[in-house]
Amino acid sequence: MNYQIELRHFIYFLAVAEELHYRKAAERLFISQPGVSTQIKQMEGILQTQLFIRDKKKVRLTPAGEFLKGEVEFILNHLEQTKKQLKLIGEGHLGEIRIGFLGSAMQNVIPNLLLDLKENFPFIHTSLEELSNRAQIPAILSDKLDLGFVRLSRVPKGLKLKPVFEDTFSLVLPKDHPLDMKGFKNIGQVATDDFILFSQDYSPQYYDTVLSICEDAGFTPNVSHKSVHAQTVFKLVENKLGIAIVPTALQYGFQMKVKFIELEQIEQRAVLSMVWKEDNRNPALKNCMDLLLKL
Amino acid sequence: MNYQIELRHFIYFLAVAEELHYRKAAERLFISQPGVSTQIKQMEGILQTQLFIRDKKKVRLTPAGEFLKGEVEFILNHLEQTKKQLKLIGEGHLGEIRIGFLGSAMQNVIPNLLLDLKENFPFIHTSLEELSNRAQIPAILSDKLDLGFVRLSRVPKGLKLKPVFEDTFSLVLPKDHPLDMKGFKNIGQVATDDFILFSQDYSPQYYDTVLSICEDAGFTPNVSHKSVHAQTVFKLVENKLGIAIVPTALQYGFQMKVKFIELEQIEQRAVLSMVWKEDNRNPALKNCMDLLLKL
DNA sequence: TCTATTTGATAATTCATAGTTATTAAATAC
DNA sequence: GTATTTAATAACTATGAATTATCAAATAGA
Repeated sequence: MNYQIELRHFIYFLAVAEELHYRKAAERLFISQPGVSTQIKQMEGILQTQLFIRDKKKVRLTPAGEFLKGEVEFILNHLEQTKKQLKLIGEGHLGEIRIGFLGSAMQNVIPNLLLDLKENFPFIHTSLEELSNRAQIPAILSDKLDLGFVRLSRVPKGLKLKPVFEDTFSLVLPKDHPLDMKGFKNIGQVATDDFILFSQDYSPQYYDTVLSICEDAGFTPNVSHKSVHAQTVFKLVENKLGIAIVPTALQYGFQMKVKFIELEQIEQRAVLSMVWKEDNRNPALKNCMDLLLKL
Repeated sequence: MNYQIELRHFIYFLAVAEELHYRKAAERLFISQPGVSTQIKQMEGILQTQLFIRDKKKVRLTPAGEFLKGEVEFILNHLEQTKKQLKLIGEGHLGEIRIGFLGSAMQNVIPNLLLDLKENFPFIHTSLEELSNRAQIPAILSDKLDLGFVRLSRVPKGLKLKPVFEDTFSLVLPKDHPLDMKGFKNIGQVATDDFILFSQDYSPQYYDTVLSICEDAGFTPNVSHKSVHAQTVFKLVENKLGIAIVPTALQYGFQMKVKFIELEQIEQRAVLSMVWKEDNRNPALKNCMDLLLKL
């Protein structure tokens, strides 16, 4: 009668909170549905708080449940990281940092960073995950990532942002486009072309910057396609579905039948920044940040 | 054979880590000693890491165990706070903030703060705990406190510090001390008296400041007693065991047979500051800080 | 309107395992 | 050398998590 909350409850709760469906949650947890029902009910009893509203055929979170979901995610992520760290410490290694990054950082920044880290902290493991700007922020806040590489100019309270790489933009044209490096004077020459851009959602910063480049040249671009993958953008240009403006670094690493014209004289820059949580408890990150902030 | 870590393990682990004694830990947990032994052993199996070194008659933590202890404290405190918040949200209240403070803040700052809070956020509960400077910092870092009131000029990374009250110092003398308000010219007049100070450990900032006041007057005080309670300091002065220099605000609220001479002309000030963790996840604190930072 | 299907809750049962008692071996203390 | 204290081990018990079987309520489709 006098039960205690256990991690089991949290794991079940999270499954139900995400699925909003007891049977599906049960399947995901590899237990039977009544097991989930009784445990959630017990949990509500222990916490003396209703977490779900079930009106037969529909399950949804109460405000308290909503709050708990965030906290449980945080706790479980933190715990997962603690377990990893612990094992590494036990084995005499030091730690792990989990890095999120935009695809466009893979050309130069990330590889250099990893080499530097390896050299200075040979016992710190790194794990990499490619994620959009938007996905990295909550992952860092909830301790799923330690460090992110984004193109953003503002981040929520509690996070720190530091620019690490400034790149010019380049115009991307099909191989047989009439305009070439010699003939190029200013961006106004392609005012009537269709544009292919990275989607706003993936990187609002990038999107706004490209628009401002065109505005400065006195026209509003006609955006025909949007994509989240550089590969796709280049492929679309190759197939003459439009032209693009992308960070110059992206031209390396893709085998594409397109030509690049670097827009050196344009003042806008593609800024890649590091983001991390100021009070991240990962001791490995602390060491790394000391190094990274010096570079 | 394929167990999972549960909160139970953490609670047992913490008991053993603190007692460094299986039987005592078992007593504290109200279970039998073999129960603790098996669970800790199981835990080490799950985490694949040795947490304790027991060489018959002595138990101590491994480095990994040391690390885990800190994390477990953090997680359990965070959890405790989450449970409270959750219940309050469920009941329609908003939250609770836990405040630590130095005794000397109780005279004016804390009461005013509480009144302001009550007025602006009637549904935020507050809990108060009197703690030394030194004890408040780790309590805030490990989510045991949300807000602290300290006399410090520096705090560890991740914490924020904001001065909220500056007070002059006052000389505290026995009622029948030859020096009085009229005859007082400068602190050099008591250079040969014995001094009673708050202990360095309790407030290094205060200690250094008092020494600098004396230094400025050209002498080094002869410190005969140190104490952590204002009550004690005053009692010692009353009994002519020495004189003291304390923040002026302390003269209110104690019924003591001592006299105060305010050192208005001295430039040093007793600075009371708020401390909090920048990325504290307590939603109630966020509201309060918005208010407090405006005052 | 009637049936079939799906939902989460409940009841009875089973089974895993946390915690118990009893005991041991090793390390101190006297 | 004996007595006491330590944590670990073994055998057992009993709590409670999870299972199967079932139900009532809600929806969907005819």
